Amino acid sequence: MGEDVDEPMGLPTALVRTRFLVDAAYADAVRDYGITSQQAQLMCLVIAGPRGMCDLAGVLGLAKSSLTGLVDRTAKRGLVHRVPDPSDGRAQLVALTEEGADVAERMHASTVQHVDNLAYGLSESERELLASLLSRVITDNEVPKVFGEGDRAQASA
Amino acid sequence: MGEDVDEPMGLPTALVRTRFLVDAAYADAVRDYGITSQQAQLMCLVIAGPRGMCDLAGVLGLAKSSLTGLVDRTAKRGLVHRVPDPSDGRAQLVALTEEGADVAERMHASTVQHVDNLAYGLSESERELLASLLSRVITDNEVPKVFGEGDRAQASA
DNA sequence: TATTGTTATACTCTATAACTATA
DNA sequence: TATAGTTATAGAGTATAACAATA
Repeated sequence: MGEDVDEPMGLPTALVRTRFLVDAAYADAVRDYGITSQQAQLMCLVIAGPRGMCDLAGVLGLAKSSLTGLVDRTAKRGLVHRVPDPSDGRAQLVALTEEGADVAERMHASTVQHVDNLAYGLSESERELLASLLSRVITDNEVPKVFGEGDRAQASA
Repeated sequence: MGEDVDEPMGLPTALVRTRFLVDAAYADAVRDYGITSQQAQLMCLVIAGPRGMCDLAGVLGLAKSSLTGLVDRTAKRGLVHRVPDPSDGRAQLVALTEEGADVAERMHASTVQHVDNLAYGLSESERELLASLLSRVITDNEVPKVFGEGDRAQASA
């Protein structure tokens, strides 16, 4: 029963609760642009350049048909479009539209700010420490670059 | 363009990618039990005892009707059930069934293990450090106890 | 024959609006 | 009147299976 005494939190619990927190901040940041977090994540993955459907489905861990729908809905909003792959007649590449590139950039900035705010209670050195520990975990687990920094969005085709 | 040189990752990027990672591990752990992560999260929130619909909707950030559906589906799987609130004739409390308590316990253990594995590359002291930094962030942002430790699941009626 | 992608279908998750029943 | 919850409806996300077109 109510052992509500806030005993020290184990790492798994801390990670799961952090997920809950970041999830909410991410959804908040992105909702301002009228898109869902799934659509935002899709856009993040094509910021650096067009990518094929199979590739994207693999990275996102989705069934092919799920990605078809996601791309359809994002395309209906004018943010991405399909480009035939010149090197394979069967394949389609997903690329940002000009509007999509613009939205992606602003949305990215907004997300960084929202998520950054979560760590308001940490000192600068603690933030760096936290970032470096998480980076290790991310690298160890080969997380795809579902969210980046530095890249500039580029409209294509 | 391709600045693929893995420059040091900022905290926001690290947090967003960690979310992606934990999300997948959580969904994996939970899928073995034939339930969705939303249903698992609901169950986590009533492990410590029955709670009202409004309360749960607030904590989860869902509309009331969304929670109605979520509880319906979880109840259809036999994992939770509704109990009238003795202190308010309008209110319903959501409680784990006996089977739900059993599943919650095993699922929790499995999730801890899956998520814990993500940090396989960190030493014991690094894990503690990471846990304590994340705990600070969680406490600062008043994350509800969407996932816990220590509590024992208790079926109720 | 294997791969890329779409379509058809079904289920889950979510929200808004309208409603019922208690307080 | 305000609150707790449900129902109706609609859209987004996802998966499986069957299919088309190209490799």
